[in-house]
Amino acid sequence: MSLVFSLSPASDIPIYRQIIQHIRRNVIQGQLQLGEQLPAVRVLAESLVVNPNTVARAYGELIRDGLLESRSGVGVFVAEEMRQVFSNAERKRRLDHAVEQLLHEALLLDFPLPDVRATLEEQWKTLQAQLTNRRKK
Amino acid sequence: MSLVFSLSPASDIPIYRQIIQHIRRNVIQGQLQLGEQLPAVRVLAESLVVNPNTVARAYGELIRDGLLESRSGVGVFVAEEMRQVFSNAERKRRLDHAVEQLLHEALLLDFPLPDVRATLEEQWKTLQAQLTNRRKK
DNA sequence: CCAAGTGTATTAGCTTACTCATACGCTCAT
DNA sequence: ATGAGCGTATGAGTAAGCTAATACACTTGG
Repeated sequence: MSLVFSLSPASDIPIYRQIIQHIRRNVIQGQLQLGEQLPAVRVLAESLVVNPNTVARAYGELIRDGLLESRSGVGVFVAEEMRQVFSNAERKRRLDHAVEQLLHEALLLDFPLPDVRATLEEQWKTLQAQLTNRRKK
Repeated sequence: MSLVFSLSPASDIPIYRQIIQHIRRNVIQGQLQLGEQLPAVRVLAESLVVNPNTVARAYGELIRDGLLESRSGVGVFVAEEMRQVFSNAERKRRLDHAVEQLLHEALLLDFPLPDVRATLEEQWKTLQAQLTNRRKK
């Protein structure tokens, strides 16, 4: 069971959202393989010392996003293929929004465009490296 | 008074946050000049049919971010120079986080990197165009 | 100096969001 | 077919967030 992390009770981010964030990252970085089963809601709940329902809520949201899949009575798994949840128009709209968010933050922080570009490329390389590393193992 | 907009009551985004968003955009796009005075809290509040306190809250947050400045008893103005609100480490941390957000969203939506790059460059060009247009007038 | 303008602070009501307790329904190995 | 595992649904209590009402404090022009 490769999903291990802990929560920050001090953080003002809700528990279920912290869980979502961790799972997202684990899948994207390849620590959770495609098709791999996630811990049962009660198991992860006990490990995190929260109510099973809170974990279920996190799972549910990720299922709606298409990142996870639920086989009722069996368990929750990382989706094999990213199923098409959003229309193409919606996808583009979301990408635009995300980019706009980044640009506004960058402008607010007074970062020039090259810095943004550089950070983007750098993080992308890091992600790719992590993924290929995982595959080699 | 070049700050004119309306709210979306249907939206689940809180009013004060919508106001923040609009002001940010207006400043970034140059519709609000640096140093320009914003509408008094009561004036904007009446125009938006909300409580003055709600507007004040939006102003307050933008002041804490360094985008606006308040001269007590006089009014609220767009900051002349972006004062250094965050340490350099904090600035970098925030930029990293914003970029990570974008990349995760892009991966979730199954967009390849070139698409992200293209959208970034395109939006940047749009912003620049708006700014230079404003200056010419 | 004072009145009309401005931002600010405090408090309260209400809604939403979050978390939990509990009970239910499904699947599969035995 | 039955029990141990799993995800799911419902309701309730608590905390947090949002908006508003009201009163206070500062600046400036007359």
